[in-house]
Amino acid sequence: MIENDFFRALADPTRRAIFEKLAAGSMNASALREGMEISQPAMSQHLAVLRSAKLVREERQGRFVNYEVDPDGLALIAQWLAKYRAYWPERIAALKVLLKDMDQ
Amino acid sequence: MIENDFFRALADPTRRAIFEKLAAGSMNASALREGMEISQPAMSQHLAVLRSAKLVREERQGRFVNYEVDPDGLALIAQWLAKYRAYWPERIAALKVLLKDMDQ
DNA sequence: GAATCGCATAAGTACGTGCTTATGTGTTCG
DNA sequence: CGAACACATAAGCACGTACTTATGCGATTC
Repeated sequence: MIENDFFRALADPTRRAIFEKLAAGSMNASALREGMEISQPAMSQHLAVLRSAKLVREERQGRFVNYEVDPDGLALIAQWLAKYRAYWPERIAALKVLLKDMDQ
Repeated sequence: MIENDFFRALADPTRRAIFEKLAAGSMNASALREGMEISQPAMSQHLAVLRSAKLVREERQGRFVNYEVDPDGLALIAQWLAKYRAYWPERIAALKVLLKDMDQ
């Protein structure tokens, strides 16, 4: 039941904010905290949850740990969503355009 | 913050099971309970959560209430996912195929 | 219209989760 | 090597959440 991981991970607004910040550019845990009013342990715990959900991956760089979006998690969500394509409304223009891009 | 609703709704495995069952065919609350070992109030509460997340919609039919998948919620998830298309891996073959279908 | 059925809501409870403070681990630098 | 730094982990606590039992409410049936 891997779906449990990413849905649970994204159910928390703070974690979504962290993920969104990483999507704008990879950075280390300290940089992530800037402007977020979150303690260091809390950030570390959130990153651990996002990591186990494969939404984020880490890379040690000296004494810093750089974090970046892990495509694996997004792929899993996409696959989950794909199961219900029969119910996708016509107006999901965003996905249509995206897929066209990917086919090129 | 509407994203909160559907991510939180899908974070529970029981609710995902209910949603999945409805995706296979719309039915009323009693029919949903069959083979699920879940009390009637619990089912009702789960359906209320799915409803407020726009993942499911109801339709009164006599003294039954028929439930079906609401495309609105799926569209919201798709829109959320689309924001991170820059990170979609090449191997999301499933979505590629799906979008081709939709473009026809 | 009274009983029954399908479902929703109320209230209480056990457990999960996100936070805190405190401490540990690995890395760099003087 | 020892101090400082970046981060992870531990333990405890307040709160949210998913369940339970009990009851309410609309619709059907006799």
